[in-house]
Amino acid sequence: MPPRSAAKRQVNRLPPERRISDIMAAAKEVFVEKGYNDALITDIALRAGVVEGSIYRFFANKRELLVKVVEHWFEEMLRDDAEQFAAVRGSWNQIRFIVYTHLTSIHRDPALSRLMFQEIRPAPDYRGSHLFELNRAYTHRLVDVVKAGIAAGELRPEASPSLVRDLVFGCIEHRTWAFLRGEGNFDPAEMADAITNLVHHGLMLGSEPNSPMESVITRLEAAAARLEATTGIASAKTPSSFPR
Amino acid sequence: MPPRSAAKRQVNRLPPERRISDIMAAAKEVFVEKGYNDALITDIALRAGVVEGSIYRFFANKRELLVKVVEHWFEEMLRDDAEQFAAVRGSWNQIRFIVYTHLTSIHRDPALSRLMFQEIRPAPDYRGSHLFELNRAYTHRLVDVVKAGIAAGELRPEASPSLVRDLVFGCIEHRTWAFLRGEGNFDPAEMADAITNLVHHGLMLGSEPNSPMESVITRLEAAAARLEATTGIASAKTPSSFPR
DNA sequence: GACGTTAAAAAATACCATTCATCATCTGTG
DNA sequence: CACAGATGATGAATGGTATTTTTTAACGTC
Repeated sequence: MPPRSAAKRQVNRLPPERRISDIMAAAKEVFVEKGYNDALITDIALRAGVVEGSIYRFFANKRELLVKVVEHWFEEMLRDDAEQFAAVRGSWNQIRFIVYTHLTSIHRDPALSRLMFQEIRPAPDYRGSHLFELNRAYTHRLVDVVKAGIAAGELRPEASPSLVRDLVFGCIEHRTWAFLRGEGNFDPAEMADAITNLVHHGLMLGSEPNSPMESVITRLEAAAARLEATTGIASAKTPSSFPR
Repeated sequence: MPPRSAAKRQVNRLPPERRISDIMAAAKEVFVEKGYNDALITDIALRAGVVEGSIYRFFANKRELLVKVVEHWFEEMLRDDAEQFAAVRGSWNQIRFIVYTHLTSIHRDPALSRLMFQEIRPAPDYRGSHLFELNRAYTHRLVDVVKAGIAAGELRPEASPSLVRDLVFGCIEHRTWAFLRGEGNFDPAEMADAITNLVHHGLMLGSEPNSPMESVITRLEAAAARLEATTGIASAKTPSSFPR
């Protein structure tokens, strides 16, 4: 049976890349505004200038569309971070960098972060997905930092690198949940300092500067220096203070 | 219009408490087996021996039913923990206890934990809910432990108690996600030791025993002792080791 | 410039949470 | 004991929404 209205239906053919990017842009908007469950395919189709059925030409279902959207965002993020990170030296600075950039991403894109945490990661097929690999690479930088720090004698050898990773990323997530729910705000720089210090003090050999122990160490080092000066053995130096 | 089948429909009246607990028990089963989205009201009704509509006499909607189920589980859990915790002494042991019992709950009831983390906590109305208050009380024990530890001179005064809370609970969650997704297993006791040690070393005044720094300290202390022996100034002692 | 092929549109379907009209059972009252 | 609300339970209806299928338009090719 022909359509009721006499008007011929409009068909607008476009190259598939264009269609896909239109749909993904619209989907990103809607997912960000409404969250996964309340996002309607109809709404996405409307904003992308297509009809519902067309979305299913390119994406198997709503969830695959979500995954592609988040993947795209995540890949972009990784590209931006990678080269900057390569320039950072010293375990405190490296940890601080990772924590800070992660917090900044959450602060800039709370809705997408939330989709990643709440919808993507808990899925049973997450392990084995491309996003799992991306995220793995992303968090693994911290594992490498800790390993390098231990090898360099900067960090406690008993500290499990993967546990440190979970400590840091878990802490960040827990502390930003209220923000992700839309309650209040936070300062990434300030929070990054606090987290890095707390974790690093758990990792650093000996005590941290500014602790009551400092004066003791200083006194002991001075004493040792005087003593060792007479035997020719070099004395250990505490790391210098870090930049803010 | 009367029902097609001639058989009169069976009606089974029960006291409301019984109905409610039947429905909640069935709902718990189904939510645990299927997760929130894939749990069907029809299935819950069937197992509870009622019809779909009856569920809506007692619960406004599917989500409220979920909340009630998780609430019930959480309250039970709190009751069991509370008195045991009161007997634990010392910051290391107290943190260890909190970490261990939390890990044990996750290990025993992964599906319910997951519902709490994934479905309940991210909801926009979570703050203000009863579960929010329960969870607040639950995690606040750790804040109190840290505060007390600082007051007693056991823990670093710079450590923010609430940040330590997020560090610990965030770390636990991150580290148990794979398990919650149904991948692999973990040993609560072992993991509790690892987490507690890592966090505690970040909190303790001074350095811990057994670190490579120990020999340095020992050497320095010995050097200082020799040096100070000639001036009459007393040398500082490092704190004694903590229980395992 | 017909014709097969493919993209897009539109309608149809299927699945569920939620609501509703109807009926059964209970309780109290004369 | 009969009867009239009142209340609880039922099963069917509704509505919203992802997904599938059918229909139609545009494109490329010979």
